[in-house]
Amino acid sequence: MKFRAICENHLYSKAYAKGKRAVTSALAVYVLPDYSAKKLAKAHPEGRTVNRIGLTVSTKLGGAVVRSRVRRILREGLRALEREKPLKVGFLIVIAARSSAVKLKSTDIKQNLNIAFEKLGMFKL
RNA sequence: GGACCGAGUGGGGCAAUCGCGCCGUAUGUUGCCGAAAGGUAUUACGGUGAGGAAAGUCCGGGCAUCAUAGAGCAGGAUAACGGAUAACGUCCGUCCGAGGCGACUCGCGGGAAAGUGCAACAGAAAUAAACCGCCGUAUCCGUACGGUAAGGAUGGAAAGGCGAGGUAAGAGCUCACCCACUUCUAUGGUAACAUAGAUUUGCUGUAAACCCUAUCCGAUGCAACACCUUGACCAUCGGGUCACACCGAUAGGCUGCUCGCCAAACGUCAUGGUGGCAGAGCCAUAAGGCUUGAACUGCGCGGCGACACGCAGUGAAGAUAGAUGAUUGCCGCACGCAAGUGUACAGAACCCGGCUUACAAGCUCGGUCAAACA
RNA sequence: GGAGAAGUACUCAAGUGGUGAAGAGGCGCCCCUGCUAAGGGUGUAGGUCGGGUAACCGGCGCGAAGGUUCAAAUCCUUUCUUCUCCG
Repeated sequence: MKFRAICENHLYSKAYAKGKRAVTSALAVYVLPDYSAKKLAKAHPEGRTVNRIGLTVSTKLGGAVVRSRVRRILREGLRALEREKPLKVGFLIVIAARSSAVKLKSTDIKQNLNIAFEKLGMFKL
């Protein structure tokens, strides 16, 4: 499973301002329907619609080593969850790490994500 | 064995399952583009994938661009001597000074006898001297004038030290010895400098104050760079023309400044790189630059050494919101009776050479001191 | 990634070598008022350590550490934090 990343800063601010929100002890997840998903699907080689994902880890959490570890854990947890329960497609998903995420394992992150996406109703039926 | 000095090494390991970037090979009929050739998504296999500091950005280079980068001025940097190097503020060796019994360590270590400035407070006086004291002369016995740096007090710093001569009292004023210093000579050394001798002088400190001397430096940095986008405006004087055009000078711009260069553009004003209605519009926000380089490893050889030379071998990240990981088990190390807890500092972003700062445990080599204790 | 700027009481800050580090707001106390606000007066302490019954005295203190100087908030070096800018 490959992720398509959100590159533009304004999309992040849109997601914070307008998106649905779900917060757990380690995470905050923001979800917003992706209006340009159809365009991206044309650009995609297989014509699929995909979620665009952005990970946010602020400097408050630690140095570069700590932050990149948190980012990897987030990605790993999301990947594991996606394999079990596929998500709905065509959304912007921004995941922001909170300070307690530094000490956690990827399995804990997976549980956190599970709770958050359950709240938001993002799983396919 | 102890105490200490110096130089280096080191940066946890193994297995299973899942996963990521790049490169190569195959696949690519059934996905996509194409008339085709072919290209590509995908999938499989193989290879490879953070550091000693990747950090701070404090120096030095390579590389790239610039309205020519050339000259001069300004400005900046460095500062014992000799060498190493692409270069350096780095490194090596030596000298001098300071510290240590010693191994050894530390030093922004040129010039204050070119010039200028500053030295608060205190003190009579701060680069120049008379407050007290001492001595002489005058005296209305209060003091006034003159001489004097031996003594006093202040200060970070007070006019070389001690003795003798000398004098009204004193003073390098004179002499001997000592100290510092200038210049010269001899010897040793490439040189800084050292030693010895002669000679002048007796000089406050500060150059991380200005400055002087010597040497070096064009500016900007990979967001460099390859024409950023679009629209509008553009003055004055002289020559020239029917009027434009055109030419010259200025305003304005480029550079820290001048010479120099541009002048309907290299000038001026707005505009876009995301406040919302509306994630609209545009597509050079793509793709490159991007890793084979003063490279690393081993051996030989020259040199006290930094380092140089020769031979052989190796291919060792190149991403672009940013890969290099996750989970589990076992072992190692530290603390703890045990359960257990901890396992440093820290993440490439154009690339090298240094410096500085951060850093858990462990290991190796060379040397010094004392010979007390076992 | 690169280029710069700034750190001084609780806050805003002045001070570019010389006593004892200006000033304003804030804060405390007093006056005014039946009470409060506003207003007026007066003080605060620069923190910390040591000594002293106390008044007060001494040391180190201008983000941190080291150096130059007789003397450093100021000059030099290293370092930490915060902020700004970039085709």
